[in-house]
This record gives sequence, C-alpha cells and structure tokens, in this order.
Amino acid sequence: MTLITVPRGTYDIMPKQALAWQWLEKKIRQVFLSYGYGEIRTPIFEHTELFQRGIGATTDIVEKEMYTFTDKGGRSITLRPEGTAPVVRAYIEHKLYGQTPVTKLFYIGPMFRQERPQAGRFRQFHQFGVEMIGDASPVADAEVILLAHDLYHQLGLTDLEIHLNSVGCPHCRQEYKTALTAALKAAAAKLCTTCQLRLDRNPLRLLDCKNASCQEIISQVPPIQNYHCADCRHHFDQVVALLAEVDVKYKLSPKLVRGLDYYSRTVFEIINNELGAQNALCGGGRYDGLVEECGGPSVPGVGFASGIERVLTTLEQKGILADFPNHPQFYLLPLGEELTTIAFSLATQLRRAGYIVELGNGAKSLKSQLKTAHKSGAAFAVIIGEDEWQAREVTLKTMADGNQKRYSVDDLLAQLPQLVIALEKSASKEE
RNA sequence: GUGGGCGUAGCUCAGCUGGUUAGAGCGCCAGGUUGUGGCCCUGGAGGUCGAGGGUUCAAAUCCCUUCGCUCACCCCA
Repeated sequence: MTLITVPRGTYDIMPKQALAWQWLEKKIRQVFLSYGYGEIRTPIFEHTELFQRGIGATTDIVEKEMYTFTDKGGRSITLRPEGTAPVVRAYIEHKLYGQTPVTKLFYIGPMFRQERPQAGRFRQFHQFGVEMIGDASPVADAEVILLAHDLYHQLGLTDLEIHLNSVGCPHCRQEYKTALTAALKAAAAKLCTTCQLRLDRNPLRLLDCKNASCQEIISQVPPIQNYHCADCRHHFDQVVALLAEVDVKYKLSPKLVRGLDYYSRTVFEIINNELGAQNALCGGGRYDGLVEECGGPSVPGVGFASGIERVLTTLEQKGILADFPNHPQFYLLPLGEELTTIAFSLATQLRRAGYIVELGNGAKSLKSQLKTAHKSGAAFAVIIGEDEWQAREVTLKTMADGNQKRYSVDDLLAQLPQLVIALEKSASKEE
C-alpha cells in the first residue's frame, strides 16, 4: 500500500508550530481590535461568480488558479482564493452600508490557489487582512498602511520596506495604458515573450518585469505619475504627506502595479527582501469600484492582505520566534502497575485543579520514567512508590536541582500553589 | 503550465569510476544502580536505498519511465 501524503502545496501545522500560530493570531486580533476593526468570518467557499466579478475575469487567479467544482445542486463553487471579495459580498448582503458611514472589518483564515508551490507559496495558505469600506479620503489609505506597519512593528519586524504607488483611477489609468502600449509597440520585438503577451492583455504588468532587457526598454517610458489626473495626484500626495507626518518610512515605486483588477489609486506592498522570490508580506490598496461591481452601492474601499506563512518565516529568520514552552508542571511516576490507579487518580485531581500534568507508565522502571519526565521538561516529578504510599505519601522531586522531599497527599495539594509561584518566578528570572 | 536541483534509518547525511551481510552522528529502547533524570560507557532495534522497468555474472551506484520534494519562471500573500 502506498503511503498517503498531504496534497501538494499543503502541509500540517504540528503542535509545536501551532503554538507560534496561536501566538501570532492572538497578536493580530489584538492590534486589529485596537484599531476598531471587527472580525468577520466568511465561508471557505463562495459562488464562483463572486470571484470572476470581483477579482476580474482575466486575472491569473481567476483564469487558472481557482479550485472550482460543481456541487450536487449543479452550482459552481470556488474555494476562496482571497479575502476581499467575500468580505465585500458580506458587506453588501448584510447591508452594512446602511448602518454606519464607514465599516471596518478584518479576517483571518485559509485561502486556496492552485499554483506550483515554491518558497513562501502554498496551495492552501493563510491570510489576515482588513477592509475599510466607505471612506474615500486619503486618510483612510494612510490609516490602513499605518495599521499594517504598526502591526509588524508590534511583532518586532521593524526593518521592512513599504513600497508605495498610485495606479490612478479608471480614467487616467486607461490613458496611461494606451500611452504605454503605443510607446512600447515600437520596441515590442525586443521584449521577452511574456511581455509581448502582456502588451495586449495587461500592459501595466510590463512595468515590474524582472527581465533586465525589458527593464531597459521600460525605463525609457514615462512613469504613470505623469498621467495622473488632478484628483488622483492630490489624493496620492495627501497619502504620502500623512505617512510622513507619522514617521512611516516608505519607498515610492512607480513600477509597482498589482495583479488584481479592482485596485484604484493607492497600491502598496510591504517587503522582506530576505524571503526569496515571493518577498511580499503584505499587499493592498484602494478599490473604489469593487463594491459597486459586486452589486452594491457605489462605495469606496481600501484594505490589505498579509500572508501568515510569510510573516512566520520572517519572524523565524529574524530570531523573534523563540520557543513556546509547553512543559508539564508535574510528571507523575507510579512505580509498578499496582500504583497506576493511585497516580491516575492524583493526576486527575491535579488537572481538575488546573495544573499541567503528565502521567508516567507504571510498567517502566523509575529510571526510565525519570528520563521521560526529564525530556518532557516537567518542573517537578512526583514519585509514587510502595515505600511512600504505605505512609500515604509521595516524593516530590524538583527536576532543576534534584532535591526531593516527601509529602502526604493533602500537604502536597496545599503546597502546590506556592511551588508553582516559585517556579514561575525562577522562570522569569532566566529570561 | 515550463525549467533547474534533490529523493539512502525517525532526523541530518556519507557511500570514489557498479563488486560480499548498506554506514556515521543525533534520536529511540535496554543495561551499567535492588527505587532516581541530565554527563559518560556498553549493547540493541530500526532501511522494499522514492516507485516501476531495463543493461549486467553483479545495481543505492549506469539507462529509461514515473511519483514526490524543492527552488525559479508565470503570478502572488
């Protein structure tokens, strides 16, 4: 029989790793809540049409990366490839626009895209993100960028690069596209094959081509800034000024464009250059047409999404992710199978009182059980042997120094609170 | 979807141009102490050499196919 493994691009989060995930998720929720965002949990799958309309039918995500299937009712269903469209759907469906002028939502959970996996890229991956819907002001853009920036700072990531650009509104962007296409048509033959395709399909994508000779040609072309309409220019200037006001460092990247159709005006990415090819921790921007496109009122929006795996990798890389200890406080060792019941009962008592307790295997030698206790990292071993049990006592051994003392069960239970406090004190001293 | 690299013990890897029973370190189990962990010593268990086929007297080693992992392109978190 062949071994069944996880599907390509997926992986198991094992107990030790899960502690890091829990820690990170907790931090994320704390920061988002402090900025006034409410958590929303949308389904893992949606009607396929939501993503076709929301993300854009000609984007790579929709064209070739979605996990789409037909359910038994004949409906086309898709595992969500990103979080914004579902949140916007819920915003419209629950008519949140009628409740407050601005709606601030955050999400955290798995996303699915059928791509070839590589460093920092998976088929099931996890994102957290925010959507601020209903505020057209540049203050909203700045606040969202600041939020991402502050969140990373609170995690200890203080040297990330923020890349910032404006892709204009549908009107001035279209003008730029035509100008760009016209300018590049002449040199089309010198472009790489993918760029030749992009020339027709999505000329903006040419700007961030990694090919050196393409970059050479592109550097001759005027930047998108030259084509911004007065409103777009003003909006972007304001965003930049607001970020400067709160000392957020950013890099203007005139060539930054983003792959999803819904972006307008501000786009940004936060980058860790040590990550490899997939170096964006976070990407986002403004999407003023999206709510309307999805069947809602004409309401502006701005948000970002960040990859949990990439954040965790970055934290590990920078040594911020220390071990999360999950050692038992007490390791109970019954000596002989006759005492197992006693130990079992005592372990239950302690656990019900809220202590972290492991129970040894009474069939094994004391030596063997102590080894296991040692490996578990337990602070105390409680030895339950015939000698002491005849007097209804147990031996409490402090693993750190090897000291041990006999207690009656009642005395032990009475002593535990102090023992645990002393333990926590010495642990915090070490740090 | 395309291209490069890699698949040998639980983990990290060695195994030269094909040559007996495939090795090391760590880990695991047991013993060295009749009831005492960490250090040390001794012993033990554990491998369809990713899978299938081919060449050969002989394949972990050479050839083909396939699967998987990985990195990169495309794209993106």
